[in-house]
Formats: sequence, C-alpha cells, structure tokens
Amino acid sequence: MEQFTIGKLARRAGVGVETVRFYERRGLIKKPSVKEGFRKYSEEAVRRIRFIKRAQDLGFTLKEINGLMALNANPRSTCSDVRSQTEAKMKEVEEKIRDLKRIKKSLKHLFIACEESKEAMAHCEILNCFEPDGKCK
Amino acid sequence: MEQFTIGKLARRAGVGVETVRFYERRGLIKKPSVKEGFRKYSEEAVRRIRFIKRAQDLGFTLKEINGLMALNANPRSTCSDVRSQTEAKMKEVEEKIRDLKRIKKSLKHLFIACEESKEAMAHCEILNCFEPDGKCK
DNA sequence: GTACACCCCGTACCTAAGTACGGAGTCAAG
DNA sequence: CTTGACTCCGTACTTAGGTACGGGGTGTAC
Repeated sequence: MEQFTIGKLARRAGVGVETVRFYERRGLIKKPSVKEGFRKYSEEAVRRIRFIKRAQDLGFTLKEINGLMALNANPRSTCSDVRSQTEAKMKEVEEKIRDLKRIKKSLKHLFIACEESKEAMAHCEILNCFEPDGKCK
Repeated sequence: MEQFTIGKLARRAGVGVETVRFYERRGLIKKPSVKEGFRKYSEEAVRRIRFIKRAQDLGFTLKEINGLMALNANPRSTCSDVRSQTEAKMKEVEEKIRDLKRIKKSLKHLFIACEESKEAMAHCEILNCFEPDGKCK
C-alpha cells in the first residue's frame, strides 16, 4: 500500500501542506504516526480531504463536516441522520437564494432609477438614501 | 438643529456605539468635533449610517460602500459611475445565485440517494465520497 | 560535501465586520 | 456627595478558514 508524505498528500488532494496540518489540528483528519520523523498517509487521507472539499463546495462548514464524519465513524448512526443534515442544509441554501433574489431585484431597481448620464448625479437614486425622504426601496 | 451624542445616534440608527466608533475609524462617517469632550452628531450622521446598513443589505462590503460615498463626495462623478458599480454587484449576485442553485441540486441528489432508513448507513451516498469510486456527484 | 527540496513544530498573521474590556472623565438626579 | 448612566481612548478578542514565518532536522543528487 502506497504511503505519502504530507507534501504528496497535499498535491494529490489539491490543497496546501499547511492546510493539511490545519485540518489535522481541527481533527478533520487523524494525525498519522510520525514514526520515522515524517507523517505517513494512505489513500484514505486523500479521500478524506477530497470529501472535505466536496462538502465545503456544498456549503457545509468545517464544523458541520466534522459532524458528518463523526456520523460516519459511529456505527449506530443511520442514513436518516445524514438525510436530516442534508435537508437542513438544503433549506439554508434555499433561503440564501431567496435573499439574493430580493437583493438582485433591489439592485436592478437602483440601476434603472439611476439614469445613464454624464451629469452630476444630484438625482441619482442610490444616493438619495442619504436624503431624509430618499425613496430608497 | 438637534445634536446627538454617540449613544443617541447609535440608537436612532439601529447600531451599537462601538459600531459607530468602528465606522469612524474606517472613515465611513466623519469624526465630528469632540469639543466639549463628547462627539456631537447631526441628522446627517443618522442618514449616513442608514445608508451603510442599506448598502450592506444589498451585498456591498464596507470598502465598496466607502467607494460609493467617495463618489458622492466628488462633484465630478456621474450617475454612470454609480450605475456601473451597481451593475457589477448585480453580476456578482447573479453568480452567487447560480452557484447556490447548483449546490441545491447536488444536495437534493444526495438527499434522494441516501434512502430513508434506520439501518447502518454503509450505502449512504454522501459517505461514498470516501470510497475510491464513490459516485459523488 | 554541499546545495536543494522536503519535513518537523509552534506561533503569528490575514480579512471582514464588528464586539468587548479596562481605566478614566463627566453629567444629572436625588 | 454619591450613584448610575453616559462618554472618552486604545487595545484585544471573536469566527472561519486558512497562510506565512522562523529555526531546525533529514534525505538525496551531483
């Protein structure tokens, strides 16, 4: 079974060496034996890091990822545990999408209201937010 | 013209006192004369803070807000300057929405793949990401 | 036999946007 | 005249997720 040093692991997993050590400190990957002076990792560590990265892409924080992994480590945890975490995250994501859509609408509004012009912008909508009754939608 | 102490300003603007001082350090609101020992603010400061909060809600960072305000202060800046910043921010927001939709889709996928069950989750999709050929979409 | 790449460890630093703390001064009420 | 609420200032702490640094050890190639 092939063994990697930290640098090789990092390259294979697509992260920096410091990041691996950081994950180790966070308990996201287990500290391997540093027998002969250097850490030795197996393919398993590569998979773990890829999992972390994948989960981050899906919007999980490192803390949540730790929870997911603990679930994995515990033989009593069930699929429905994973399901419920995934569902909660989906709701979060949906909410973020709603918020951003609202923001987009407002920005569009501003953009339209602030007419294309090279004039001084005394009437520019966005800056009316400074004014007592600026119609700041 | 009514004058406020920092505490009153903060309450009227809906932020904490420390936040006002923080904005001051950041150059977002100008440091008023501390003549009689205490800062004195006018209604203008309330409007500025509300503007900051509004812009933050729209997804602008404090740095960007500073830029927006500088634009306002400069008599030569035009509406189109504001328009282009708003447009850039709109694009950012749109991109975030796209990313989140992608994430949502993946999560949904995971959720469906990970069947409702009380069994040990050896086959749970999300955790297959650990496996060499886990179909981790 | 030395240059170079790589590893060890601990600690400090980074951004963003605040929040908290400690010691001191001031103001109005009772 | 003391209590409580408020202000001043500077500095440190917070969360998240790393990134960088400094001083030292090791392993290999030329």
